Amino acid sequence: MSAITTIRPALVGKLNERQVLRVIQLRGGLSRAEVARESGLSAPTVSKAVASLIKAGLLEETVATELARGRPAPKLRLATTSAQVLGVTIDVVHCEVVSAGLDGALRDDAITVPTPATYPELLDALEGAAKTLMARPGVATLGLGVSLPGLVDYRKGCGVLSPNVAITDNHCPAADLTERLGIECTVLQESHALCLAERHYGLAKGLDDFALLDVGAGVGLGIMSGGRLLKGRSGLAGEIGHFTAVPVGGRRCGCGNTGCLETVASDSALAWLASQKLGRAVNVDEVIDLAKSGAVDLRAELREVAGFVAVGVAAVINLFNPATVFIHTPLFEIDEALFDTVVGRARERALPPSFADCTVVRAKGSKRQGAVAGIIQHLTDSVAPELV
Amino acid sequence: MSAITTIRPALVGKLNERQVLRVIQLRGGLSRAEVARESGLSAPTVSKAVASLIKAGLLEETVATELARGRPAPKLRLATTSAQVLGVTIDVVHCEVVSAGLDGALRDDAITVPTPATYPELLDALEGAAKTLMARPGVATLGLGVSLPGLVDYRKGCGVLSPNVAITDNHCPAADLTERLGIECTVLQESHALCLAERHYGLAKGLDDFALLDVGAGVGLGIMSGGRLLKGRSGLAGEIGHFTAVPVGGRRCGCGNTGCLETVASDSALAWLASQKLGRAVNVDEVIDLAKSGAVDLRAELREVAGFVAVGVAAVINLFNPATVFIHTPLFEIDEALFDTVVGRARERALPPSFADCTVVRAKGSKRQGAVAGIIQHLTDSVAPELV
DNA sequence: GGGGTTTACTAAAGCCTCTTTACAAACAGT
DNA sequence: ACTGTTTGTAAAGAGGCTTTAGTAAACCCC
Repeated sequence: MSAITTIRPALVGKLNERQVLRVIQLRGGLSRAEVARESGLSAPTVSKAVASLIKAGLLEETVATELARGRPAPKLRLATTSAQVLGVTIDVVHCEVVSAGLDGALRDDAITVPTPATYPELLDALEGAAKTLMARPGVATLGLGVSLPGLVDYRKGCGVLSPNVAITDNHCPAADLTERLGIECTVLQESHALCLAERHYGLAKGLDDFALLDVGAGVGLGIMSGGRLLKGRSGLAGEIGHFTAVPVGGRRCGCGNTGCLETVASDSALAWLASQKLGRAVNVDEVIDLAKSGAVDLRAELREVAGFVAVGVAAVINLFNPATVFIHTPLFEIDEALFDTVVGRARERALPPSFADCTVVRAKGSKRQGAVAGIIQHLTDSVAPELV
Repeated sequence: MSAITTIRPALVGKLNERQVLRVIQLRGGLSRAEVARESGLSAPTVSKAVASLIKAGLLEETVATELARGRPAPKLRLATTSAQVLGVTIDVVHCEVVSAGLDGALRDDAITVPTPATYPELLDALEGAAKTLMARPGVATLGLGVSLPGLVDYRKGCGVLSPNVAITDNHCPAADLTERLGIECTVLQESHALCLAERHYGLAKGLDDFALLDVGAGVGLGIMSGGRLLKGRSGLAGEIGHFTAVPVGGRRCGCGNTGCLETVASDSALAWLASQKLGRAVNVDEVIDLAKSGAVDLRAELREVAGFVAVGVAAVINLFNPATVFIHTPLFEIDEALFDTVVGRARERALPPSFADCTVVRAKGSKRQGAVAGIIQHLTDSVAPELV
């Protein structure tokens, strides 16, 4: 059963603070009076909540610029000049640390470092980069979000199993960074982060039920359901890549099984098909170049991969009944028409009522945005619990 | 974005009422003082909440029986002698209406009617049966839950698509029964109902993340995630049966596609395999009899079906990271050992960390319990929103 | 430039809820 | 009958929200 929250009159105040924050997140640049109208709260309550949020560093006031009829109202917005958050992405070849305002707007001060070989070195590198970005005078750093590949245990805040970037396995970067930096740190699985990015930056703003399918070297999935990220018991939810898509004679997967969806619907699946065709090993980056340039005719192979991606999309539509499915994949860079192929095939394979409920679009968000969105979400959640 | 709830001091009262209700649902038969200790609320608050809940008919007081040291405390429990709810199940051959206390204990007064051919006749039959059960003097009927097969649109409260029981397609039995009976009525998809039944009656009491896989003529799935039933945008979530499990050469499915999971992992899949073997049509009931009696050796066929059921179980474990997966299927009646086979195969196919997080057990709940659990959940939800 | 109009924000009063403290009620055991 | 124990409720104090009323800061027009 859900955790027992102590319910006191003071809770109402916190809930209203969160409501105010939400309205400003959604519409941005509002005056107190506009927030009151938008949120249904009374003006004094909004004033009080705003005062508390400004004190906490989450909001800031700017001078009125528009000329209106009556008394000019100071505009409120998510803190960007007085506060920031950091986002960390960890990848096979390099890691990145970036800062952003609380509205999520990324600054162009990203620090990129090659991914070290050991975990302590990784921590050192991240600590150094983070401290550089935190050194900005007059700007408070409220938190840091980490996007991790592979499986991530949210209860412990640890990496669990990452076939490609094993460096964080059984380590808890959030706890370790919190200790070193003295700010709130949180981890998020890569695909979950992308999902959150779409909600904060992309077309999913205000959407409560949507899915993000991340087709890269593997297949990742993030689900937003009823306004909450689907996490499961430990945060491992969303692993669609190891569904048995080819029950007999499938290729061996990194997980040890054969015929997993990842082996047929991913960049690496295309690379493997190309390798077969050319009789030599072709890696993921190379196959995309080859296909894009047209140096090798991979249309049949692309079609095959697209068909299996569509199986994944249809499964997501049937299983989660999302309002929108966002697809994030470099494959579409090869051929713009591929997206329509996937959607068409998915339509054939999904249940008609579920498909009719759903739009399929290309994702806009990045992992960096996801890491930032993760910590912003965390800070928002710490203001007050959500009401369902 | 989630609906905007007006947040007032009065909300705190309602939230605490819900808290009190939850504690009594979980432990049952407590005094006010015990509820206060259990919930962390103060005694006066509990008294007030209890008074309101008794007035609403959700709780009732019974005389103290245990002899303790101090002043004897009246025990509180969910109303059963003074109030009831009704549950309706709709099936291919017959429909059932049953009554239960608010604790969910079914009374043995079920009324079974053969499923009529048209929707108006169905409504008439249900209305008649419900009114009979509502006629009990001194007992208030607080609501009625309907368990519907196929796809159910929760936003409209309508059946959408049910291949086997098309009678409710595009009809809204909840709204229609509310009008005829004058009580709160609600619909729930069959597998979702089973999922809720498991939480109210079975081993899932107090569990926030679990899944129920219903392997019958088709494959249904109910997901409880973070204490909420996974519904998706319109309530269509959970359709796992049409995942493409056999990409080439699969059998045709009722949905129009080929190779769906349902065609290989269900009662009807076994029936089809048996038909092939015997060279004559065998239906679902018959194949279970044949297999159980040992009249025909179907061990190889059972093994094949079990293998695909395991693919479904593994997919559920990977996708939802549940603490428990409940499997509801008549197949286990054929051979007790089949359950272990499925679990073993699922272990092979699921990701080890997700599998390690999860227990697989046989489901205990019934559809009737599910329908009742559905309306009880609805009544609980109408007391106050939930805090996350 | 001054009054009127419009809009924004804040202080005060009244109501609701929760908690803590204090008190009355009911029974067992001596 | 009295004491000890436990239960349940009434009263007082604190925090929050809303409505009402009042102050502040601009624009518009003569």
